[in-house]
Amino acid sequence: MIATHAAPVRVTAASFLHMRRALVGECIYNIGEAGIAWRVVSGAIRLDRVAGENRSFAGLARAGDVIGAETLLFRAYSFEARALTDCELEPWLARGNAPSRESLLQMLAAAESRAADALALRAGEAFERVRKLIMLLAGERGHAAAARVGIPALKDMAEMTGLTVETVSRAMSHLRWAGVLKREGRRSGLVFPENLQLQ
Amino acid sequence: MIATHAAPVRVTAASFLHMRRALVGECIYNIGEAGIAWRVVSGAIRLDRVAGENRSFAGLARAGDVIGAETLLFRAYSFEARALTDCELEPWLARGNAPSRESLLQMLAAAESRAADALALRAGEAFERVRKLIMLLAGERGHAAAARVGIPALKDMAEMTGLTVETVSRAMSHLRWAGVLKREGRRSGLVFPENLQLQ
DNA sequence: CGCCGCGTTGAGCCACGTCAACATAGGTGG
DNA sequence: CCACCTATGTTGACGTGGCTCAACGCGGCG
Repeated sequence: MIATHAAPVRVTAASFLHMRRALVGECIYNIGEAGIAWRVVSGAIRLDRVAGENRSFAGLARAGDVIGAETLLFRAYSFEARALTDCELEPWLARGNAPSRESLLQMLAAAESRAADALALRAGEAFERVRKLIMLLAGERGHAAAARVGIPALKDMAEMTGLTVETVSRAMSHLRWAGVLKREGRRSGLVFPENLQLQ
Repeated sequence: MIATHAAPVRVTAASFLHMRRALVGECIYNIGEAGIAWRVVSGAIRLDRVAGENRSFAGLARAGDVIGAETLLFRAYSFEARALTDCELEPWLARGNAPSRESLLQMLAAAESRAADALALRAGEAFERVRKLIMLLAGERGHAAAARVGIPALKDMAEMTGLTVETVSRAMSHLRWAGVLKREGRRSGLVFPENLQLQ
């Protein structure tokens, strides 16, 4: 579980705006809407740019990342956010507080690192791309124990990797066949990163 | 030309660290090096992540963008920067000055927007990708007048778009044939975005 | 129950990767 | 100045990885 702010005495207005949950596929916010910035507590979120009729993948946020920080500047979201897996969010900063320079610099560095990760999802062969995506979602933790991952819809994986649903489906089958991924219900799996010797 | 800081009387230490130029292909900084953040005055720069032996494209900076801001946090660059075209840089912030929250938020928003642009370079068909890259380099200005663009090496364009040099070469020939791009010396061209009806 | 969205699998085809040959531009040394 | 060399760009021929299209299974829902 997630440790809530340990401030039992003083209850500010902000603490009423508590954790928010979103289910797979749910829209968290739309472009142009007013709102606050959120920290992703668990799950994964997809950010999209909307140009006319078509959405285009613009970023992937995972636990620990902050999304929607542009509202501090523009007072409106400039991307659309949708839940790739069930996820939990908490408001970033108590209402009205300004972020420190330090934390802004950290977010900047994190944003650039995430951008590089997202870019990497569109390089290399199909199987590699899907593997990278799953590893990213699994959190790239040490190769020791198996990790539980939420598996997004194939359509989302396809749009993130720049492949088609069919190709992603085949790659996922291959990952399972290779023992890297094990089914656990429809929407989650166990990852065994060590099983990657063969091809 | 670029207006230099209009401070003729007081000459600070920072103003000695003046504009820097880099030629096509030149390395601007390496990962791990100490240094300052730069604002791109003209030209285009490619940021790369280095993992072991292989570089991977991690971002594209154009005139107006700030690169290397992570040095304010880590005291070292976390990406490698190389000039895609001849370019001019000026130090961002006089030495020792801290950036305002406002400007950090702007950089954050800009970084996310650039990330989305870079991602878009790896979506769609080959010709479309190369076209988008050229348009991006040209600065997406109004479709009115022809704009001069610095053309990066095909190898760089290939790595940015996730294509091969041969395919990029063919796409460039096609752009020229379609009248969208006109040669002007080896390393630059004129863009006519309006010539895009056909195909 | 039938419907609908999602995932899976197969068959065929095409855009792009691969390989190879050649053109061109700079750079260097004589 | 030319002779030569290398890096870079161009073009063609060919093979293939992934896209397209189609059929089907499965689960959730009215």
